[in-house]
Amino acid sequence: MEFKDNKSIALQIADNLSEKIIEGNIQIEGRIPSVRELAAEMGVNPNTIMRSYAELQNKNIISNQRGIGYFVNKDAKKIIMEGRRNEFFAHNLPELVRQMDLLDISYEELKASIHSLQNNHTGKAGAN
Amino acid sequence: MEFKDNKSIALQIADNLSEKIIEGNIQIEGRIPSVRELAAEMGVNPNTIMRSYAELQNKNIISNQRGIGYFVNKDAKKIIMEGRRNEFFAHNLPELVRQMDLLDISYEELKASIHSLQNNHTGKAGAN
Amino acid sequence: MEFKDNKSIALQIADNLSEKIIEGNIQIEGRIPSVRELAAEMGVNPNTIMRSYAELQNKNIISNQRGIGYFVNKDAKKIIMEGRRNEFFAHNLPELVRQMDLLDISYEELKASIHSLQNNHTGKAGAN
Amino acid sequence: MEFKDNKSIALQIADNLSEKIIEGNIQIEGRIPSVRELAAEMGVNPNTIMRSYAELQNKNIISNQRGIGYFVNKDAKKIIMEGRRNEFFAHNLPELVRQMDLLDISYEELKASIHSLQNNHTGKAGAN
DNA sequence: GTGGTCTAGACCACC
DNA sequence: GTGGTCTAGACCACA
Repeated sequence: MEFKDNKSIALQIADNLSEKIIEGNIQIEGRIPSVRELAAEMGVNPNTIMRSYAELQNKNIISNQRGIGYFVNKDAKKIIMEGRRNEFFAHNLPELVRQMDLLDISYEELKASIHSLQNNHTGKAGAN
Repeated sequence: MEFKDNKSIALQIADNLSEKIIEGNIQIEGRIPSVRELAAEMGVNPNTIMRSYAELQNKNIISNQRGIGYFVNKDAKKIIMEGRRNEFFAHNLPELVRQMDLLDISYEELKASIHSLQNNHTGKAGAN
Repeated sequence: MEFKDNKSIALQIADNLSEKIIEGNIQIEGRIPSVRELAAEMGVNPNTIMRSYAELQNKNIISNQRGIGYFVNKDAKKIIMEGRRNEFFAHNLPELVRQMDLLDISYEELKASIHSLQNNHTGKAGAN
Repeated sequence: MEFKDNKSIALQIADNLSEKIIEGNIQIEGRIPSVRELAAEMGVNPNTIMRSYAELQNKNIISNQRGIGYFVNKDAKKIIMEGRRNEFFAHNLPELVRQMDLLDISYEELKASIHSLQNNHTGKAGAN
């Protein structure tokens, strides 16, 4: 995994885990890797993973069972989805509109670009 | 002007000037405020403005005339627009699509939200 | 290290590092000294080193790993050499030729002077 | 005339005048334009020309006759040529050699480049 | 007056 | 420990 530099590595890893959860790539109520395991796998400092897990715990996405490990909460998916949708409609979308306005990008252009992007995904989003 | 904390003040000021240029609120080939002037006006340190101007200068958006001040380049608008459009189509839009995918947001839903945003916008300025 | 006064200290340090890289005195993909370290060693302010490193970073010669330090990029040598060769053939050499023209210096004279320079050079290190 | 930004405008103008003198484009013992005239022609501040002339006066290249104007000294050409040749052999050339060394540029390459540059001048330097 | 550079020192987030 | 940013203040060259 490569990291951007406009966001902390810890948060990027937390986001990454969140996405795996809503994509179904991590089992609900399943155990996630230990701090050390994941740190080794990602090539980062265990402290960093600690902060990622703390963040997720904070949002009630995962829980810690002492001495055993971290587990995905039952309603993790719902929490993540809601959080992201709020974020999307409250911030991303208005910013998008502002940019379109500023850059003279029409909705036709937007629509076309979106569809062409989605068709590249083929299979995942293509049928919509 | 208020500053966000996820981006340096210097860059926010640079972006702000860029937007004023493409909106036509700063004259092409016109002089922009001196480093000290703008610093005073914005309530920041002159060094910070220096960094803003340095950023714009090495994007070829402004130029310096020694001992006189900074001036907006002739093709500043073109450079800014191109830069932002590239950014938009290369990063913002793909990320948008990825989010739509992830959050199960259809284009129809997107369109509706955009329109409601626009109505609020024009409503605020128009209906009063 | 002594500094000339026709170029900023920050840039002189950046150039100095570049030369060490193409001479092989700094390992490709190796870590370079931390900002504070080099600042202490050179007897300058850390901010000055920051500007040196920033310069090298946006020429893609070095990269930052957050919280760890700066590292020399894999193709740093190539980038530096290309940059300098371009500079050499596009500016230094034409200026040289212009001077030769202006000062009535023939290629033969140039050649002789170069050879005498080289002999002094090797003489110093060799003949003693 | 366009100015570079690594040297003061005053010095660039002084150099420019020096070159015109050794090229024969300004008459030995002739009058050169008044400070105000040249300032207007060059689009710079008269103070700047003042400093150019002061510099040349300092080197005994021109002299001031009070109330009349500035005149080119009899041995101006000799002074300029000597100064420049010293500069050339003491600084430019060693730096050139250092660059060639660093950039792995051979003398054959240098020679070829010089000749191709000189042939582009055709007429002025071509017959040498 | 203009910008350019540097210092000193602070505070922050991050690893 | 690492870099990143900002402030405050100084000094300089230049127009």
